[in-house]
Amino acid sequence: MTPHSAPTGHPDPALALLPMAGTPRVRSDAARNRDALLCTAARMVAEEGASAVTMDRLAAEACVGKGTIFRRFGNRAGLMAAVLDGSEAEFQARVMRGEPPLGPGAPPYERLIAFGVARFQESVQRIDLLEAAGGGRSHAAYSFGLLHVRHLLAELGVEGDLPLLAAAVLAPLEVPLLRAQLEVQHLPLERLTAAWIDVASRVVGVSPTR
Amino acid sequence: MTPHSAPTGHPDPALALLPMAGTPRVRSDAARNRDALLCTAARMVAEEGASAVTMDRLAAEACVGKGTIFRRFGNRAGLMAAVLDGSEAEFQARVMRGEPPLGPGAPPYERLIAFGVARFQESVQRIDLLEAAGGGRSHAAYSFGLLHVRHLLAELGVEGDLPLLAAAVLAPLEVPLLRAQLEVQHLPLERLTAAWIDVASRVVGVSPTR
DNA sequence: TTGCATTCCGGACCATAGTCCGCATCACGC
DNA sequence: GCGTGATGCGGACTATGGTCCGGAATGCAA
Repeated sequence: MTPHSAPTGHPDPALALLPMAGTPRVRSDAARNRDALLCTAARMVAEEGASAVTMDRLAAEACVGKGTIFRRFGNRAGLMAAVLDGSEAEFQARVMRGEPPLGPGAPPYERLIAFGVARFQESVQRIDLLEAAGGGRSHAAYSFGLLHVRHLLAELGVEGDLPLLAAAVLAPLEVPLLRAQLEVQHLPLERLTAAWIDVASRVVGVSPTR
Repeated sequence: MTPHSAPTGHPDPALALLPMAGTPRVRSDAARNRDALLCTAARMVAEEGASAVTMDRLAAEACVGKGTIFRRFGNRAGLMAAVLDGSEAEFQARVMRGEPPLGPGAPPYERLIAFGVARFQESVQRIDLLEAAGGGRSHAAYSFGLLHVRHLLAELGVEGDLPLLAAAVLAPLEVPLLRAQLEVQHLPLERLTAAWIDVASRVVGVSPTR
């Protein structure tokens, strides 16, 4: 059982970097159960798909009570988002410290396009898990993408309401729309990607490359 | 009990305009039950909100069996989408035959902006019902908006993959994103609208008006 | 009107998400 | 070690979406 990398126990992971005065430590059984749940859930998703992970089965296979799952993750969507955060960390590392053009070093426009393309691919790959997570990522994962795009837009000299422009640029990558276009309309991913590059180029005000 | 305006009985409303040869007429009890369900559901939504409409309660109040609801509408989301289609018809009438700038007569750019603004307002107004409908509208309602925007983009001389450009322009209006921005980030609707106008203007290649 | 084939109805039944509280387990101070 | 208060555990329980099939209502033809 490989321990999971997500922070343990605190309501807001961003505040969990240091144990704060007055905040008692996370109990060891809580941490152990959390890791067991995430590992078991990830394995079940990999083996049988997200829809096969019922809360009862997960509780049984992880040898914990059902209430423990809901205490830790709130609901099924929260659990799936936490499972997603495992691979999300690796994605973020590729963006922050990886090779250009996704990582630092490339010009901002190339990084923006690379980010969109990578997000498309990653979303398609995990689309069933993303849907089980309620059609979205964890708040942390979504905010990361938003901040990154906003930063790139600023570097590109885009004027306007950058937080909302970034959200609008990312909106066509959202899972419900993606699923409808891929599975109902049967559009090829390349076409979706090309159209997104077109839109992103129009928003930043350059003519699309490639 | 006012009869509901949605078409009755056929799987695909678009094909229900004429009774086709070989397709038997809709049975009168089926039509009656369908109307009763839609009226009762609309009333319950208006009085108590969408979340108060459970399938058991709806069946009891409409004096039909639960199975009947699922036969007609497939699932809860389908039912809510059908309820939404009642007001959606009025919205479509405003777009197709109403006053400019939403209706015909205004230049295409003004019509596009008016459409987005109207969709924002209408979505905010019915956001709980839209969420109960699974975060989206019926296929018919969504396709209508898509076709309208695509038509306006064509009139504006926009080049590119118009169906997907239209989808991208409409993506920031989708309910999950809208809800996150309004209720989690507490952004004012005016700011969302202004940012959308900015994005739409960039896509069509004009400087934003007002 | 009556008989017949078709379609639809209805509510018992199932699966699963989410709640609750008595009780076990833990961390800490002595 | 050991007592003690706090914290978390766990599984029985509830609520609700969705399924299924025996039987009734319907429409058509004679």
